[in-house]
Amino acid sequence: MSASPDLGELLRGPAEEVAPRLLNAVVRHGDVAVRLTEVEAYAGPADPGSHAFRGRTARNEVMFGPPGHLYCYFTYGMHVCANVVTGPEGTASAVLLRAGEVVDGLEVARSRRPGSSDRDLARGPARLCRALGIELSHGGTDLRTGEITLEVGTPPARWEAGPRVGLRGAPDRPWRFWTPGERSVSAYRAAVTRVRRPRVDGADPTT
DNA sequence: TATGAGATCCGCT
DNA sequence: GCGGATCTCATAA
Repeated sequence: MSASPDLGELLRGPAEEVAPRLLNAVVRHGDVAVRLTEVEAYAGPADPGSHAFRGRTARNEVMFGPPGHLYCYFTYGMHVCANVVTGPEGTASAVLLRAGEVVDGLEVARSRRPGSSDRDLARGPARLCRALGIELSHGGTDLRTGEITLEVGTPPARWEAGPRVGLRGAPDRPWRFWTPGERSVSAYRAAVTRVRRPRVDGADPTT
């Protein structure tokens, strides 16, 4: 089944308005499908929390492209996260897929996270990508015709908003949206200053 | 259950 | 070379 024809219309407008509309939408990749329960909005160069804040680079180029495409990025040395590009071409806004519930392909998703409870399979942006098998190479995928699709659903009647997670810049914007009562929604955690790797100069690391 | 720190690689300056 | 839109494990209460 082709993706909803009104996907383009849904993604029109400011990211903070588009984001809550994506709640209950279903992301599908192969056998696995996830219904979104938590998202975050990121605006363009005017948003200090956005990857596009410092302008266009090879990395965030997808964000400046047409809406309905997938923007993937690699972070913290081991995690992949995915965004849906929104707004017209030339506008670097996107919506981060933070969490969801696996609604199809549960066995495949479980096999990717052995030992994890069903609730945790797609709880968090990196885990969501792992459950769906999304990798860096999927960046730029057209969500209407590509390997990964976005099926528009009926947004919940009510949703809640709060500050975005883990950001150093602009933590005050309440651009995180989630569906109340969903078990797959994680708690807010403020940005923490990470301690740099304690490297002793000239010392033998084996001691 | 809550809190704290380590892991680990890519992109930008 | 440094910082990052995170996750997991270990320890304490």
